[in-house]
Amino acid sequence: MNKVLNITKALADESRVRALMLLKNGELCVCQIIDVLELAPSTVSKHMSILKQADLVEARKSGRWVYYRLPEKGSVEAVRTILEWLETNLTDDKTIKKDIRNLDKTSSMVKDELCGKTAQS
Amino acid sequence: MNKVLNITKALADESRVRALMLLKNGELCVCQIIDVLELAPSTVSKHMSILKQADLVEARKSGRWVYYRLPEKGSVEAVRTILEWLETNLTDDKTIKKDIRNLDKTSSMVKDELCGKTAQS
DNA sequence: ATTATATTTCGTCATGTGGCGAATTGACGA
DNA sequence: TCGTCAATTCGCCACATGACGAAATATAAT
Repeated sequence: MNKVLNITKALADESRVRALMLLKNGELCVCQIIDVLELAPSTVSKHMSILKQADLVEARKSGRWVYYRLPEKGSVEAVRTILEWLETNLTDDKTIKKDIRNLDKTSSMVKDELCGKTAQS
Repeated sequence: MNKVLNITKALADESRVRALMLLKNGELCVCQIIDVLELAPSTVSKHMSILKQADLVEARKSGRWVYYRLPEKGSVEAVRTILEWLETNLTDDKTIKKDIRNLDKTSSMVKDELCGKTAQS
């Protein structure tokens, strides 16, 4: 039950759902998520930690940065199922589409201006 | 987005999840749900109304009683999917199993003692 | 008509949760 | 070593939410 409730509670917040959908096309560092959601770093960090507790994201630390990604194939089935459900029901969502656009925008910026120099790959 | 959040928020509460799972084997009147969850009638009523808002249950009024049930086939796909997900991940849950047992117990009681006389079917 | 019962609505209270800024931690770079 | 930067933790505040009892509503029974 706690497993299920961890997941549903994690998904019961718009910012966290937006963050999850941002990761659809690959990992992002926290600063990129902050940039799109337009929330304080501390707030986003808390959100990501809640998603991680629920196994809805995995984290990877590289130097000063922390990258979050959706769980790989082979992860918990319950999680994969619900992530697919989310994607199915949100791909056409206005907010989500805008977020993706904003993400593309910042990604195409010279990387130097995001998260300092020598950002990710 | 609101559609999705209505659902995830509705599922982000243990009492509501328990109520949903109680309905797995058919409709129940509110007093039966009250009996199993051991919460105040007003509290359960509120919970059921939240589930209804999210289209996770349907309601039928018959005389003094209101019966809630899971949505029929042909209902919103998003809802069916997530209900299946819930069932898959909760059938073995201790609390849920106990709830079902308690439900069977009260159901096998002489109906007269539950919700007054001439209860459902 | 009056009473009783099932459910909902309303008001209230305690707790939970999301938001922020300040301070802390950890890892570069000068 | 010192300063800088990404990220997290902490403390605080505003607001949302779940719980209850009392009152209202609706329907059946007496």
